[in-house]
Amino acid sequence: MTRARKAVLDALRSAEEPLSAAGVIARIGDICDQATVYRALSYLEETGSAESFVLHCARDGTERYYIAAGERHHHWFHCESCHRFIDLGVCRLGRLCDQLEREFDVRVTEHTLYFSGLCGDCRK
Amino acid sequence: MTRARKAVLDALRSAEEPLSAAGVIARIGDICDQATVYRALSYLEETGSAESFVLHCARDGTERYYIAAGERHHHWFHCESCHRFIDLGVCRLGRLCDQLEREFDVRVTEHTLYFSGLCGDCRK
DNA sequence: CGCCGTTTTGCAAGTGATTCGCAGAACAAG
DNA sequence: CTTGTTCTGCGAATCACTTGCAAAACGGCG
Ligand SMILES: [Mn+2]
Ligand SMILES: [Mn+2]
Ligand SMILES: [Zn+2]
Ligand SMILES: [Zn+2]
Repeated sequence: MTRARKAVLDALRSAEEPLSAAGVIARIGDICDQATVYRALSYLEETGSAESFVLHCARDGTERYYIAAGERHHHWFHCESCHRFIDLGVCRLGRLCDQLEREFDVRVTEHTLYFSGLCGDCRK
Repeated sequence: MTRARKAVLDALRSAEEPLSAAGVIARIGDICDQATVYRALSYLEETGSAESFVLHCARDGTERYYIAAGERHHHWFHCESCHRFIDLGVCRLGRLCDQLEREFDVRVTEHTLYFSGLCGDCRK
């Protein structure tokens, strides 16, 4: 694990929420070039240390967000007002995936799921 | 409803699967400029005649896919081999959304969900 | 119909996120 | 050290998408 990759992985691990490439760059500063950050993110995802999903939001446009991979993958809620993410805990779709595989004769290897709306704070 | 918007909506309606802007353009030909297609897609989504989600796939990269809105929204399976979409039927997350709203004190106004893997044909 | 304010469109240029080419730096053996 | 492989910085390029702007189409209404 090179210094750049380590820095990117640390950034993901220490973040409480999914980070975009820009978010990672903001956190690690000038440790390496942005191209290296993108390459590190691809590397981490390919080797299973990170996961990602693409989210479109009004303020930040379309960006890919990365999370350090844990034991079991989580899903997230994105607040359209404060733009924070809330961890919704581990995936609850296991049952549904199995069911869909049988029902539609497909092999589901992954899925993307996230919710958006207003968080408790912003709703007040 | 202008001619361009009608053409785009027709393209979405007649498609059996979600279409990217490029997909729409391929189907309607030279009826209008691509900027108009993008504007029409935004318009249709804003006015509730279409829905979209962003999907990243190895072959086509990151693109936004649009579907003509029906009575109830559906979710889709994307085959990573033939790149076709399979309609998985109406959303089955109603229960889960309610549960998450209570559990995490959030207001869920929308969610993005899709599955990917290998379709029956490609698995053989 | 003819006039005028509002929308929509085409065209071309601009954005923003992400990727690539390439040459030099860092590594890993031998 | 020597040499083959991987990784990195830098700058340019891509790709999906958006925008500015002037012309075209539309929608009353007198
Ligand atoms: Mn956001
Ligand atoms: Mn695909
Ligand atoms: Zn919030
Ligand atoms: Zn297939």
